[in-house]
Amino acid sequence: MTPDAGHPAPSDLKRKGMIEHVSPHHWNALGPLFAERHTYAANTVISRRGATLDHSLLLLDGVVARSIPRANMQHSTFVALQFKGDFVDLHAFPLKQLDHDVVAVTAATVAVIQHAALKQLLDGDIELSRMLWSLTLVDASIHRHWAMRNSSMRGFARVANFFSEIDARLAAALGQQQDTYTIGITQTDIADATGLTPVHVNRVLRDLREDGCCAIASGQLTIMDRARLHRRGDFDPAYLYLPNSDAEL
Amino acid sequence: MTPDAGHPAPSDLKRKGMIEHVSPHHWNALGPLFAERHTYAANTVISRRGATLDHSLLLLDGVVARSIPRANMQHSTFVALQFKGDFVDLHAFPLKQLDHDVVAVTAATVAVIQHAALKQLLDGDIELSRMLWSLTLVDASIHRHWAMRNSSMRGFARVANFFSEIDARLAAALGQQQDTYTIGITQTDIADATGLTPVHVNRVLRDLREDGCCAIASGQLTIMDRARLHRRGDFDPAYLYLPNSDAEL
DNA sequence: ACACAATCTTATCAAATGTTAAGCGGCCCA
DNA sequence: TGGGCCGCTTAACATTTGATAAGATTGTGT
Repeated sequence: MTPDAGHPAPSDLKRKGMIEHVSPHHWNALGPLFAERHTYAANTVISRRGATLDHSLLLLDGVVARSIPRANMQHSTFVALQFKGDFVDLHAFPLKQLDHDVVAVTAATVAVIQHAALKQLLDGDIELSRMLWSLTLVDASIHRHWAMRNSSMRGFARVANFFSEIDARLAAALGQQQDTYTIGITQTDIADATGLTPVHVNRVLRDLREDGCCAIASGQLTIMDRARLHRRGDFDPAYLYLPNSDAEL
Repeated sequence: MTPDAGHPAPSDLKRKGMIEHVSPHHWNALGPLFAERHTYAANTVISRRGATLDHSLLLLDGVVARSIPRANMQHSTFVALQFKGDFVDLHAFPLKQLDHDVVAVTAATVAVIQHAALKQLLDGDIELSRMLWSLTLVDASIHRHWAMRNSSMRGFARVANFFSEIDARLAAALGQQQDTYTIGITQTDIADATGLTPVHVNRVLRDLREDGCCAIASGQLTIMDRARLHRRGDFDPAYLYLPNSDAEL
């Protein structure tokens, strides 16, 4: 952890990505409460499960994973990935303790909000409270689809669906769809997120590339044929509840 | 659906199970809003994904699944199971539309609360709002562990962990731990919930029985050796945030 | 430029899981 | 009461995925 906290609140807060679910008006009240910034190096732990948290984080840049370590501690599973504009652990506000670790997968910058300040704001603002509640429910929806994906899709479709989600979420976070994203995750990260072994992920990646769907190299994801990718991964973005989308559920 | 709605609110509402997270004081305000009762037969759909909901359900009896149908519609995956005392679709209150179907796995009885009435109550009660928010966050925690379980545990441990969860949750719902639970789910249901095929579930069930962990027959789950079952399933109940438990996370 | 570590890639073999098919038994309903 | 459906069980075989190992490649710090 690089505690470059304390310096005056920078103006790098953009209401972009999932945070757009908070209306401009409410953002005016909420945004200024993010006084601190922190930076984490790749592969560092941001918070451990069971720790009592008095603050939550908004991800400004990088990729952060929610990770559940297995008993033997040899291995852990990613149960969520967060991108720019996502709240990382807003659920710690009502829950206080989390059931998983929070890990910086790449170098990551976050903005910090103290629960005390947030409580004071939310106690007087029912509407904003409900917006933030909804934000955590979208996370839950994504969890459900991760469970579905990793339970009932075989390797090839599984990874195709996974990349489809990343494409859709990053497009929303960046404000526009792209053919190439710089995300900086490794094949091992993909393995942790999809429940496959790194070796098998490598096999599937080759298949996806040869099939003309997408390719990933040195942290760069390239969408070669989006329609094909979606078809192979049986992908329907409705569950993402993306802001500014009126997708039918 | 058996629309036996409209008759005077029965007094069958017990604050037992997960609903205990709502304090007795707040339950006095919330409980009376559940004016209607509905009963559903086994294997019937309670609500379809995408439908707009103006009410939520509290499960009084039976087992209900949240189910995500696959594109081909041949098959669907269970992403959650709800038991007595669980809110089934409280997340529909902020979200209005759900991303999954809600299905009665066994015959099920629910109590209905209208969102309009709930909103009126919650608009004036920040504390209760936060309790209900927390309830939906516990669901999210369980989702994460389903993702972890079905992603990173092999068949045997997976099913052992699954039954461990059911044991723990039903014990909380019934108020005491039991050696036998009548749940009435089929091997196909277990397959839908664990991401295995029915045939493989059958194999694993035989192994669990022969190993002396647990057995399931005609809808009756029998815990033969709880400690052993937990060990085999690498089970730690902290993620369930059970009421009246101070489990360390 | 070099050494070192991490990541990626490929091969081979083993184990877990899926698929298909068949038979059995209970239960509901005509 | 008989037929048919549903759920359970087992078997044989196919496919997917995991495990292990080795080498190639890339990146990084000195």
